[in-house]
Amino acid sequence: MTTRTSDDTPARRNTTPGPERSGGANLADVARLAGVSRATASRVLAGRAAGKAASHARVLAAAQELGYVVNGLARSMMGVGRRSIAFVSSMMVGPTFASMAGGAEDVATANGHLFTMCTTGGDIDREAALIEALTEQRVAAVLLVGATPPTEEFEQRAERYAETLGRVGAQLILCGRAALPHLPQIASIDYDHRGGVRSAVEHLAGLGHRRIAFIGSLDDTTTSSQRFLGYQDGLADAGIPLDEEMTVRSGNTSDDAATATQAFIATHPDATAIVCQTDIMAVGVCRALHASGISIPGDVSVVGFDDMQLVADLTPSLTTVRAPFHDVGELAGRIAVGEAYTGPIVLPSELVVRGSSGPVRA
Amino acid sequence: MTTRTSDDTPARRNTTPGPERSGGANLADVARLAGVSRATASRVLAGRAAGKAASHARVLAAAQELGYVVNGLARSMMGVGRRSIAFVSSMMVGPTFASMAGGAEDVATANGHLFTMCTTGGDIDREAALIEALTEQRVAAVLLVGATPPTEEFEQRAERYAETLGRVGAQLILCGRAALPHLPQIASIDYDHRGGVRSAVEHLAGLGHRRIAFIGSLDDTTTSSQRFLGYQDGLADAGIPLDEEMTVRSGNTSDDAATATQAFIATHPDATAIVCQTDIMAVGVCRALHASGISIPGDVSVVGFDDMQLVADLTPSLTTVRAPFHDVGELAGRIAVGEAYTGPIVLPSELVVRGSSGPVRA
DNA sequence: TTGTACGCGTTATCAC
DNA sequence: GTGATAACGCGTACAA
Repeated sequence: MTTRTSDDTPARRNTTPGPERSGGANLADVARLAGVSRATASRVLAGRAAGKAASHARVLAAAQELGYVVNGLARSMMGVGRRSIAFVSSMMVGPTFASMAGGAEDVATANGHLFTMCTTGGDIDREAALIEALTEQRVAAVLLVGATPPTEEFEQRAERYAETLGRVGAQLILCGRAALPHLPQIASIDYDHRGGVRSAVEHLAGLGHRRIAFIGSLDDTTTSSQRFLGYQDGLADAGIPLDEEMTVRSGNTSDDAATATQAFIATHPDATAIVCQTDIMAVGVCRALHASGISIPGDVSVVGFDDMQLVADLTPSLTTVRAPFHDVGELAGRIAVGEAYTGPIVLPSELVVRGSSGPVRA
Repeated sequence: MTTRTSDDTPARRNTTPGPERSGGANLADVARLAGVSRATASRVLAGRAAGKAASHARVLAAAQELGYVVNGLARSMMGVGRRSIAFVSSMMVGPTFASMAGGAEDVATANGHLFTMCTTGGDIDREAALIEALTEQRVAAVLLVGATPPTEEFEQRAERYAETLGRVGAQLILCGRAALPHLPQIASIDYDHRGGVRSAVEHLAGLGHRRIAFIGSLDDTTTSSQRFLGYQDGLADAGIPLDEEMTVRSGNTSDDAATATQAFIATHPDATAIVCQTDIMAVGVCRALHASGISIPGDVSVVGFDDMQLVADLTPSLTTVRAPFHDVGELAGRIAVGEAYTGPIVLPSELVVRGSSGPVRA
């Protein structure tokens, strides 16, 4: 490898300080073996050679024999390499992220870009370090996706990210995250959290429900606040006054939601419907209701959000809001590959009515 | 931005042929502004400078002012850049992949490597192109994860991948995939598919079951064949002869499994337990049984494989096999960052008994 | 059609 | 401590 001296093969050295300086054969080796200059070899290998001189075959054969792999790093330094687009989220779990990533990936690969996904585990320091690293690596665009903690702090953070990326000609794109009011230059492709929950509440009101609860994390993320606003919208549409007693705060896991529900229904037996911030939480809500002998939707209707694959298989199957995750990713991908960004986009959500919601009990 | 000429701002040009040749300020710019040589600037910026000369502050200030971002591509070409590890799977869905990726990522980031995930959508051509691209990008290691179609063809493919990667000093690591018999030099970290299903069958046999069915894709992937072998092992342990009639072939989705189950139970009402190749399929099996008025586990016990988060919330909660996905990823990550590979590793699986399995009906 | 010479941005080496 | 120079691997304007 690194040793150019003799035939000793020092196995693979365990200490990996960095990329090996020179992996195998390079362009000069190929040119030498083919008996041409590097320029000629370069032209042939890049398919930029016009006619078909005899030397072409020799170059190709030499490359084949030497196992030549073009150095993408060097190409990128020249400004002709493959660009890469990074999809950054806190966790890569659930069909939500998978769909968004899929949409973006389709566009990216179709345009010859390298599409990669990275996670931060919700750790802000890791997120910052990751974006710094991606910037150094000269990424073309970063798709920052998902809910993010406190708005004010995030806005500053996003501005730093965008600025850093901008220094190398890269772009920050918010994905499934509302545009930042003070930073319109940062692209945003989002879906309609608010309208989705709103239609869920309207659906329930249409079934005769009046005591409709909302369970959510109620933290400062745009996701949860937008969805909570949708709940308020829906109530307003139906002429139902907002009752603080009908809002339940819970963690994001199904276990948290189950615990919170248990306590809620014990003190509020008059609730006939529960709107959940996420499907995950809805699962916990259903579990708690079952455990308490409350029938769904006979006694209480339940509605979720996200339309995860498995919630259709719950008993009863879950009524939920389906968001156009794939489309969000696709649009974001388009911006990432160079399509002009003309302003924030918000895609509509759609209510999927299944078995967990029904007429209010008599 | 890109314009060095006048004040015209041609928006962002839609045609992105490659990375911008030079984003912003480079090391020479910083050195010039600080009034030192590139060498000095480099040393200061990399924290390799010994004392604290006055020039240090000037270099730092210049870098700050110019918004200097070190070019990781150039660093990599020198052999001192950050290495990256790629996690390649067909689809990034389900806790299976997420856990594996998480384990590997922990190790990778702890060692200062850049960890990225890429998907192929199950398309072999895309997979090949992806690995080619990663090789060109001088990745340090590729973690190839998940079930893969026909064994013979895959073996050749894996060999090509390993060879290509090897040319640039990179490594191919199979993750959640059995070692290839003829290619022991390709690292493999796997979990015990076979033993997991075996313990599931033993569990059922211990509950008195004798007519135990297996539903699986029964294709040529190692995953499905290993799990089917585990089924046979379990039967043998319990002294139950293998009955071809008790093996059901189905697609990988829950819908497929539901359809197959519907047909199966109609013709084989004597089955008292069903072992499923995956949790996803188990979900479909349970749905079909419910639809036919068959109680779980009263009439038929069901066991899955993977221990996905949501299956604990099914009614009844699913008895399943939990595989150490996180540990698999972690071990693979260790190899990727340079730990010596001493041979294939197979981590044990664990049966998680829940509500969907019970004593055989009288 | 082919070869020469240079540039890309960084780091290591070796003098001073 | 610092500076000039070579090296990394590649693309390309320019000359032949």
